[in-house]
Amino acid sequence: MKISKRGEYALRALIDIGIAQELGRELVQINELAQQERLPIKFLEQILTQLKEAGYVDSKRGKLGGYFLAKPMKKIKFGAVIRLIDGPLAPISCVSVTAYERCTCPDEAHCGLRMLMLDVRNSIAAILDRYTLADTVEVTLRKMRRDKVALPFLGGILRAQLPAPLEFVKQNAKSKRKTK
Amino acid sequence: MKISKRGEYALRALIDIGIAQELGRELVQINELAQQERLPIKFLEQILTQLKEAGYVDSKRGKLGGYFLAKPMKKIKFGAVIRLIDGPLAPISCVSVTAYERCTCPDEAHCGLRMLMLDVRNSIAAILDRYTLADTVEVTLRKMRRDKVALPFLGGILRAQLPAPLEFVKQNAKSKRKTK
DNA sequence: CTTATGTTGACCGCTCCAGTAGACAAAAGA
DNA sequence: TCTTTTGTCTACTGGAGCGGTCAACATAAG
Repeated sequence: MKISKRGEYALRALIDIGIAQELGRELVQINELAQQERLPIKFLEQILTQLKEAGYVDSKRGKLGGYFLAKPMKKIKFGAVIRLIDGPLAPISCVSVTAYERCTCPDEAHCGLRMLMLDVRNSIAAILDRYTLADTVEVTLRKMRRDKVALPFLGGILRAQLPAPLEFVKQNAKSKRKTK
Repeated sequence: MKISKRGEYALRALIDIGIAQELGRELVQINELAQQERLPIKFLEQILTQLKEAGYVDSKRGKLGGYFLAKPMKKIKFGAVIRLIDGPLAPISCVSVTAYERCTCPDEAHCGLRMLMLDVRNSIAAILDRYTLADTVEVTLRKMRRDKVALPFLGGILRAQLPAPLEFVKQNAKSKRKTK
């Protein structure tokens, strides 16, 4: 019942961009995203491209470039994003609403497995199709403030103009190699 | 959020064996299972072996052999079977109860994704860890009887002693080839 | 023109899924 | 005892997809 790393990273990136935006930052660079969540930068890039094609984010190129949300946070539902990246939410495709496919069982109407999995798919969808990026960003920020944790993406636009000490990221990529 | 074919077939097989047992049949042959659900027989065999190792089914060899449940249907929970075959129910492993693993995010306590996925995992587990094979078999049989559908695995032991017209199965295996 | 960013596309190693094949062991019946 | 019918065990495999990496290029700011 897992979602793929690809899907997971997509959601992390969206949430981070959302938080940054909520904190007054209009652009987030891929370096920052990768650093914040400790993700492989090039892989994340592919994912952001996919999110861009689907209209969730947009980007600005060149120096001082970066990514930003292409639609209001209230309109970004997690279910839709996961469907985009990972396919249907349903555990088996004969209970998928958005991508139904017949299965091999002789009689769907009296298939015990189908009844069960339909329940599962509905309760997954009930959550993922209800909550939006706006909800999650709001809750997250509230919790962070309540616990007085340092907020990420501080400093607004100013920080983007700093010399950017990004050695971390490059090191990160290499340090993951194992002694084979 | 899919479960694997392996997991799906395991559940189908268990439900079928359960139905057969409820109808007074104490043994079900793998041929019948494969035929009923139209599954590749040799693949199903591997899965049944795995279910046997885990103590869900047991088997009798030789002529008039077959598979049967090794524990009461009330004690077979779908969640446990899926965990056995497919691993944790949780969409991401940092919200798994049975197989927790730390993720890369800097602060789990304030991770928006984690909060969301914890909800998802709990509502999946609420269903799959609650319902047992007994529940599903009962509901399925009631529906079949209500709609006056022909019951599978009829005839008790008698049928197992018939000459067994199993050409279907062999043909089935070949007919799935596609014109490449 | 330099430098920092995003863009594109090719590539890749590996694992796992889904399934196949074949020889073998046990049990029942002739 | 021999045959037939079942399950058991082991090995293998094609293909897909996951989780990345790399190099070359386009764009924009200073």
